[in-house]
Amino acid sequence: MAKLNRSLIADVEIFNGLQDEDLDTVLEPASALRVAKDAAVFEQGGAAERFFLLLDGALRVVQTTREGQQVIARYIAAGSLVGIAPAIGRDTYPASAVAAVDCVLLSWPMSAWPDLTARFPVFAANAYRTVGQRLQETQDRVIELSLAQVEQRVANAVLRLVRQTGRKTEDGIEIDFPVSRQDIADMTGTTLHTVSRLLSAWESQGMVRSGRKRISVTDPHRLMLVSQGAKDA
Amino acid sequence: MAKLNRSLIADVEIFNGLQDEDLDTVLEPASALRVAKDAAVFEQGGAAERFFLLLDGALRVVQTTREGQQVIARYIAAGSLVGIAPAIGRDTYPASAVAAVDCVLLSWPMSAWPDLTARFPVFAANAYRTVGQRLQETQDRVIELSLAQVEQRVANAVLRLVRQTGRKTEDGIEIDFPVSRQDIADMTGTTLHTVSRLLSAWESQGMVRSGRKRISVTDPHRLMLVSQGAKDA
DNA sequence: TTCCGAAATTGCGTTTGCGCAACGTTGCGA
DNA sequence: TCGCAACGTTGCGCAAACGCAATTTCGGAA
Repeated sequence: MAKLNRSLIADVEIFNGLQDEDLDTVLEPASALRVAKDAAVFEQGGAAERFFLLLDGALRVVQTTREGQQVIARYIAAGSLVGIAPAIGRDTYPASAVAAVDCVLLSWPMSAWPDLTARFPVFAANAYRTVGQRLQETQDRVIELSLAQVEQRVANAVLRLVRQTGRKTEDGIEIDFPVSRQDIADMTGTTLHTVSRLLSAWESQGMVRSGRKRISVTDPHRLMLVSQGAKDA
Repeated sequence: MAKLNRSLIADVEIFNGLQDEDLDTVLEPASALRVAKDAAVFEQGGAAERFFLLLDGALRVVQTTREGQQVIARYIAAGSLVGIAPAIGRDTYPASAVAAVDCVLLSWPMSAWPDLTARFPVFAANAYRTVGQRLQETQDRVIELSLAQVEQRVANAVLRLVRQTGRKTEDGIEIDFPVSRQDIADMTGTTLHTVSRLLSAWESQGMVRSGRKRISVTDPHRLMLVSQGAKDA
């Protein structure tokens, strides 16, 4: 678990400030795992027995209601901690995490948490900052859902995905994993129909190009205007 | 700062598990303050120089956008920590906190945070659990905003307030601080008009009684059905 | 006690976005 | 290569909720 991973995680932000020997200590109780596309890393309501660091790939964090309706809480990009229930005093996972593409993760048993946070304040601070950022983002989403129209919300969601995982292609900047209309709808509290209509409209105006589970933004600036409520662009 | 407050905070949940002498240590750097109704405890964007414990009263936590639209993030009831930016690695307050009624608080300088959390793991754990709960609640609100209709959301908001601060009166259970239609609208992402219409309708059905900045619930069970999307009740 | 302003009510027209349904498309596995 | 299932598109009607405006009610300050 030691040398092999040190390079893998050398530039993972959460380990900034740790010495090499400390890194080894942190990694000692960890194990690596691969998760295939569409497989779950953990399930909502399940006992929180491990926490994770996403090394490569992207995760979709999904919450499902009793009635089976679902909402995408967020996407997790490589380099982030996931499933850190103990940081917030929980012993079950509040959501499910599903691999959006094939993923590589590190995982630790929860039992390692008290020790890690106690011995590495930098690690603890990083973890709590992550929680804080998620609270902030979630709060921002509440504001958006409360005040913005569907068109602005969808534009924003697309822009966020592009910012997080955008990859340059000949069509513009493409979201680097498969995203369906339904996925975007689940992120913005609307229906796949409305998302489809919006994407079609934007495509005809030359702001995006999209296909089956694929979205590229060709004119980010104009889409940004839309996300800010410009009547036209 | 010692004996006087010990009784005040004897049953504050966040201090559970602390010995008396530890309590004194915790309280040593603290100071008490009173905040009059409608005055701010701290302001969004301001430097986070102190954190607070609400001993008595109720706070409204408000976020305001650049365009001046506002959303009520949450109400804080007595016994909760507020303004704990450092717990999540921030140095400015992400929102403003306004006294909904006259309030009594304890406040600590931020500089006390590292010491307190290091010396009193129970305190730290409580603080992080608070953050976790808020993340959870905020997440739940995203789900609600994404999936539920306005009527259900408003019913839910009223029920939440009643649950948090309900006080028995002859009219049923009353929310224990002034809440305007606009406040409810800011909590649910709708307009004061719609809230007014809903409250009127519910009142004519005998589920609530309400007046100027005052709401009582007379039939919580039926209102609960509404909040769960029952067509009628 | 009176008066003023904030809060609340309510009617009406309009818009947004949903729901349904029918139809087209694409890519993968047999 | 074919067939099918998942994904996407689009037209149409409708309901929910907004926005505006006119009016009323209430409570506190002068």
